[in-house]
Amino acid sequence: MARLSFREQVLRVREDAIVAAVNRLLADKGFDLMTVDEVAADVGIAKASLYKHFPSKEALAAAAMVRLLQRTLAVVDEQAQVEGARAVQRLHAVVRWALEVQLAGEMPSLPSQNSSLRAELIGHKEYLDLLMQVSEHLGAWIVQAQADRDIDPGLPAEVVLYSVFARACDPVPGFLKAGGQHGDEQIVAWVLDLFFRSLRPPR
Amino acid sequence: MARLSFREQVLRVREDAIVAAVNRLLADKGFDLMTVDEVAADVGIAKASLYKHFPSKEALAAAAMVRLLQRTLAVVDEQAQVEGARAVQRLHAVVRWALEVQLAGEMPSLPSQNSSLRAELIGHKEYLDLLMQVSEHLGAWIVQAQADRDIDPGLPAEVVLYSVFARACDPVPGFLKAGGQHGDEQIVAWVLDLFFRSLRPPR
DNA sequence: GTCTATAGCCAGATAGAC
DNA sequence: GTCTATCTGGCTATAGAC
Repeated sequence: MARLSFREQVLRVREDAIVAAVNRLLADKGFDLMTVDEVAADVGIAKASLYKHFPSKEALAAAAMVRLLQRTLAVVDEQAQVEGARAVQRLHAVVRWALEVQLAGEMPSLPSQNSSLRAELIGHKEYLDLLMQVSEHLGAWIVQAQADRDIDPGLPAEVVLYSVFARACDPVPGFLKAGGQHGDEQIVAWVLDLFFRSLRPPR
Repeated sequence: MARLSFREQVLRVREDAIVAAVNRLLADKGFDLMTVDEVAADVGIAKASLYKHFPSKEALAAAAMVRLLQRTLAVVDEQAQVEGARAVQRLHAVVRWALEVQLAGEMPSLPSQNSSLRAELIGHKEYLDLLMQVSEHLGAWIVQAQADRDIDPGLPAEVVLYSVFARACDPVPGFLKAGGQHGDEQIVAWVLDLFFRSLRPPR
C-alpha cells in the first residue's frame, strides 16, 4: 500500500475526528436528537465542510457504526488469539467489552425504527460486510461452546447470537448506573453473570 | 361517583381514541418519528382539536404510557388473585403478557434519551404513581420468589426488577420475528425460558 | 476544503371564525 | 370543541465567495 501524502493524512485525521464526535453524540442523544450543527461545532469546523466529507446525516451515522464494528472486530480477533481459552470464555470477554463501552457512554445507539437510516445501512457495503464478519466469528464460538456443553445445545444458535447483540443496548446497566448505588465493575459483573447463566445447559 | 353527562362520555370516548392512536404510532415509529399530524389524521380530527385535549406532543406520549401502566396493573391484579400460585409463576405470567403485547406491535416505545419527554414524565404525577404501584407489586413477588428459592436470593431484588422491566423493550423477540423463521408462541417461549433460567439459584 | 449566508422544508403549536 | 389557515423555529442541505 502506497504511503499517504501529507494532505491525505490530514484528511484522515479530520475524518476520524468527525466520526469520533458522531459516535459521542449518538451515544449521548441518539440519532434523531443529534443535529449536524452540533457535530460541526464539536469538531470545530463549519457545517458545510462536514458535507464535503459525508453526503448526509445518515452517512455520518453509518460511518460511526462502521467504526464501532471495526473496534468490535479488533476485540474479537484479539480474543481469537488467546491460547487455550474455551469458546464461551471468548464470548464472555467480548460481551464484557461491549458492556464496558456502553457504561462508558461510548456506545452509539440507533433507533431501529428510522427508515431513512435503515435504508442507508442496508445499502452500505462496508457496514454489512463487517456485521457479517462479526456475526460469523461469534456464531462459530457459540456452536463450539454448545459442543463444549458450556452453552445449552438445545438453544438455537440464532437465539443466542441475537441475545449477544442485544447486550450492547441492554437498558439494565443504565438503570443500575442511574440508581447510583453501584460501581461500573459491579454492574458489569451482575449483567454478565445473569446473561451467561441463562445460556447454561440445564442439569 | 356521579353519572357522567352525555357530553362527558363523548369526551371520554374521543380521548380514548386519541390515546389508542398514539399508542399504536409509538409502537410503530417511536416518539421522535411520530408526528402530531399523523395522530390527528389517525383519529380523524384536526390537529388543533388535538391540542384542546392535550397541551403538547409530550403529554400525548405520557397519556399513552399511563394507559400502558393501567393495563399492566390490571394484569398484575388479575395474577394477584390466582389462588395457590407461586410468586415466580405470577411474575412469569406478567412477563409473558408483556412479550405478547410487544410481539403484537402494541408496546409503545419511548427513547430514553429524549430530555423534553423525560421532563414531562418526571413531572407527571399519575404516571409516577402507577409506575410505583407496578414496581411495588412486582418487587414483592420477587422477594417472595427469592424466599421460595425460585429466584436466586443472591441477586439484588433491584437487579431482578430492572431486568423484568427490560423484557418489555427487549429487541430479541423483534429480531427473531423479523427473521420470519418462527411463530410468536415459539419466540415468547424461548425468551421467557431464557430469562427465568437466568434468575434460578445455582445448585 | 473552508467559510458565511441562506434556501427549503417540515413539524409543533396557535389564531380566530363558527 | 371543531375547523382552516397560519405562524414560528429549527433542521438538513446547498450556493457561492475565497
